[in-house]
Amino acid sequence: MASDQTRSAILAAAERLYADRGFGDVTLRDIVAEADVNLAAVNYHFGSKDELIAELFVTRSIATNRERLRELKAAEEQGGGRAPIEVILRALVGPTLRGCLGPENQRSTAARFMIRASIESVPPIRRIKNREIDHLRKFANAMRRALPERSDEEIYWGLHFALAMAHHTIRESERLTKLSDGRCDLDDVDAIIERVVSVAATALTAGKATGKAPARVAVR
Amino acid sequence: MASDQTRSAILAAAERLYADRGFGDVTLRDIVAEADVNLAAVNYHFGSKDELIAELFVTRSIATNRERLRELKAAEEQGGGRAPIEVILRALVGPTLRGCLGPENQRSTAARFMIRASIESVPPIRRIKNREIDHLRKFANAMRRALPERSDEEIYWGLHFALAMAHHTIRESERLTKLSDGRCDLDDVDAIIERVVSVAATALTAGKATGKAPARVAVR
DNA sequence: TTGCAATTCAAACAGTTGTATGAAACTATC
DNA sequence: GATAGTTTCATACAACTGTTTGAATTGCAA
Repeated sequence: MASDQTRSAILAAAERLYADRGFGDVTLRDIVAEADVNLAAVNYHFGSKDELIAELFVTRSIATNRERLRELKAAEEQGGGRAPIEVILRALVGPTLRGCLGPENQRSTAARFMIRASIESVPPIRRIKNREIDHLRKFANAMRRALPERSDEEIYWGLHFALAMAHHTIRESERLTKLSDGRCDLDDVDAIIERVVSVAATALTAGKATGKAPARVAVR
Repeated sequence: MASDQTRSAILAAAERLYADRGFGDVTLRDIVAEADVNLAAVNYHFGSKDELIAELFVTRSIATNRERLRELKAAEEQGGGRAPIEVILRALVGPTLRGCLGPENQRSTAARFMIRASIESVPPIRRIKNREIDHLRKFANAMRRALPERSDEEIYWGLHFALAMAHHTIRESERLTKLSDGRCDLDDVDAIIERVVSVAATALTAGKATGKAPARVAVR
């Protein structure tokens, strides 16, 4: 068998199993059985189990990040170097949400894998996420250009909250469906994106641009 | 040694180790060494490792939930059965945020343990979190009373986003500090609470109360 | 075909894990 | 102080883990 047939058989099998059963209880032996290759092949081709997981996650998140930047760049070029805040936020949360949500029965293996990665967060994945800061900084810069009167602190909180809503929706989509008894439609991804974008944009633009936290409401 | 001295020595040691090193690489042998008790004591007193973790988490989250409900009840009684939305939201996210954030060097073991539980999410903890829906429903009901003109869908999304911002801030506090280069002050818990409450309240009250998602911004 | 490198394979390795056991030590009751 | 019930203890268990090894096989170039 050609070398990279084995390689990609392992990748495919691993992604499928991790997506279905989580990182916690999938062993190398499960993976090689599913891929129908020899046990030693994983270490031969990837070095270690962690590097296999890392490669899976890197591949997927590079794709998402590239799409994010593509949308951001397109928007800024169209606006002559300055895009509306809503469009920036949409470029930030859109690719992730579109990649992970949507009708459950038609979610790709990649989507289910990324949901798992978002929920379980094993060490090799955490290491990679920690290197995402430079990527996020590009969005912070774009947001600064869109809202020059806002303080950096406000910009970062807005970025942070936008990611919070997107990731929490991915992580807890099942619970939200149950809690709302189906009233919140988790299948309409575009509506969810607009909802997140709208709330984040409001948070970033509402109130005076003092750079300070909103005054505390006096009731208690 | 009296029976519950061993029990609580195990609980204390386990919480400390899990808080410091995460669930992934703390074994029963680490715990019993730290607690200076026999290996078999864990299974004798708790039945299994998972039940030990579950007991730790249940204890802490019961405390948080009790505090949440106390604040909610107090607010509703003071308002004659109807509390302002900001106060409800503050009762929802305040106890959690106060329990997990604050100056790093003075965070309790319990706080650090809850942060871990929020990041790593092992099976026994996930099982318990899934049973929290009834608890959250009480807040949904209070929010409905506070905003009777809002649709249920809007209420649930608002509740969901409030939790999203609170939990994501706990999970990613370190990254936000790094990303913002220290501009976002993660030590001022009260300011964070007000920020989350303010954004969530705005999301719940802004715009027409049509019960539909905000209209999509036309730029792209 | 020969030679060499890349790949596959079965098997074993070395270590760790949570749990179970049965005897010993302890504690409280009568 | 004997008895019954708890709790502790050292130890073993059984299973599983990721990784390594060295020989066998394959693929390809000369």
